[in-house]
Amino acid sequence: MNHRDAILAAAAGIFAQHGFRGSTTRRIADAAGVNEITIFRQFGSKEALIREAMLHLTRSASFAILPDTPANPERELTEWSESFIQHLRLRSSIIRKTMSEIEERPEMCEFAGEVPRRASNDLCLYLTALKRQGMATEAFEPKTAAAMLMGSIFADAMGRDMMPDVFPQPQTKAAHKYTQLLLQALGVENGSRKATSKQTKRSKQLSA
Amino acid sequence: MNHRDAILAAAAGIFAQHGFRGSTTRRIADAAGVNEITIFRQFGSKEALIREAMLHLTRSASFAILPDTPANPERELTEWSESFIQHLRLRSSIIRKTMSEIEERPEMCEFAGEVPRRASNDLCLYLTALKRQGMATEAFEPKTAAAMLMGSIFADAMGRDMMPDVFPQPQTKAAHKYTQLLLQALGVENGSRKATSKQTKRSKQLSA
DNA sequence: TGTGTAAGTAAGTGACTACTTGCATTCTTG
DNA sequence: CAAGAATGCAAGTAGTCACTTACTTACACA
Repeated sequence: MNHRDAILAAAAGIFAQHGFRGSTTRRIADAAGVNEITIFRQFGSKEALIREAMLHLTRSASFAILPDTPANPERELTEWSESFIQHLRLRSSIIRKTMSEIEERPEMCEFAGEVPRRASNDLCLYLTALKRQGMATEAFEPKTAAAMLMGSIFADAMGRDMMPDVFPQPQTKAAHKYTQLLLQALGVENGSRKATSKQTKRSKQLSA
Repeated sequence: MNHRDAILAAAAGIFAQHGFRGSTTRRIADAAGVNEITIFRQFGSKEALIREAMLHLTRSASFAILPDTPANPERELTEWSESFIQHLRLRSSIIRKTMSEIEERPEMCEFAGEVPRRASNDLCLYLTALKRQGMATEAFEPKTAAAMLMGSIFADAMGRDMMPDVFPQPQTKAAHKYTQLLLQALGVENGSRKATSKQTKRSKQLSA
């Protein structure tokens, strides 16, 4: 592994654990198995290193894509939700640390916000298409619905470690449950779900 | 204002701005208009002071109570959601900082989590009552529904400053919109909302 | 073989950190 | 007024922090 990449990876890990102030150049250098000086020669300053590490991370972020034209909303949205919640869970520490830096280092949050912004945009477009195609029998604002699904997923990914009893069990089905409940709000039916049969819905939800 | 209280208030404010590591006793003392030494004589250590300040804050937390037996779900839930989102918004900085301390100071998060835990419990009980009374025509898990509403509100309160374009406008109606959409998912009707008339719902939502 | 580049070692700088000590001052209260 | 408590001031301690300087080593490549 390249020295530069080792330092970037170590910086990301230390930052996720200790935040900006707690990420001493000493700690990062030790974690990267590199002399502290090398950091300053490669990146100039601690601030530049952390910025670079964050940039490197956001560029490598990606999750499931939603089709332009919805075909099977429950399956497509569930897939997206699950990849999104997994993405957030894997990065929950670093996201928490980054969010707590808004007051002191707003520029760092600025481009870190690109990922959820793009996710929100994708989801909004999908929900709008859903509406336009008449697949939703209820009235709704796409932005509100998108914010709800993303918010539920975000809160779950951030908070479940701290308060597991507050979130639906099991963890692995949570994203699916949020998605189902949202589709229920929009009045969206699909092949595996008969709207007129509440019994079907109930038994499916409980067995899931 | 008592010196002790001034220090506690200053500590909370500085912590909200700078986090634990950034909350130097110097800064807190200056903000409180007090000599740095006084802090150590009153609280013993920085750690004890911050703990005391957080405890003081969580004890003073309170928001709207939900009735044991639902009468007007939309009004009651909206009121609760609005008081909850306001509570979170006023404390968004300190919540972000506290959440980012989970790895390094888990005991601090432990009792800070009491507030949302209680909120979740209240909301779950209310939704269960709603279900038991046959006021919801759709099947749902109270815990999932509660997590969704709280999650939406939480994400809005934490993230709107950073990415205003992701959340429904205007800010003042967001909690109401999340509540409405959730009730739509549960199939809950009330006096001011006719389920069979989508036009009524839409016009109400847009004018609200 | 010589040169340039990345890396390491050792030592140190100045600023900041939590926290202490000793003594003088002010405030409270009996 | 007197006693005791709370507070302030000045100075200092031991440690950590980001970052620098000066010098050495290892290696790639012409």
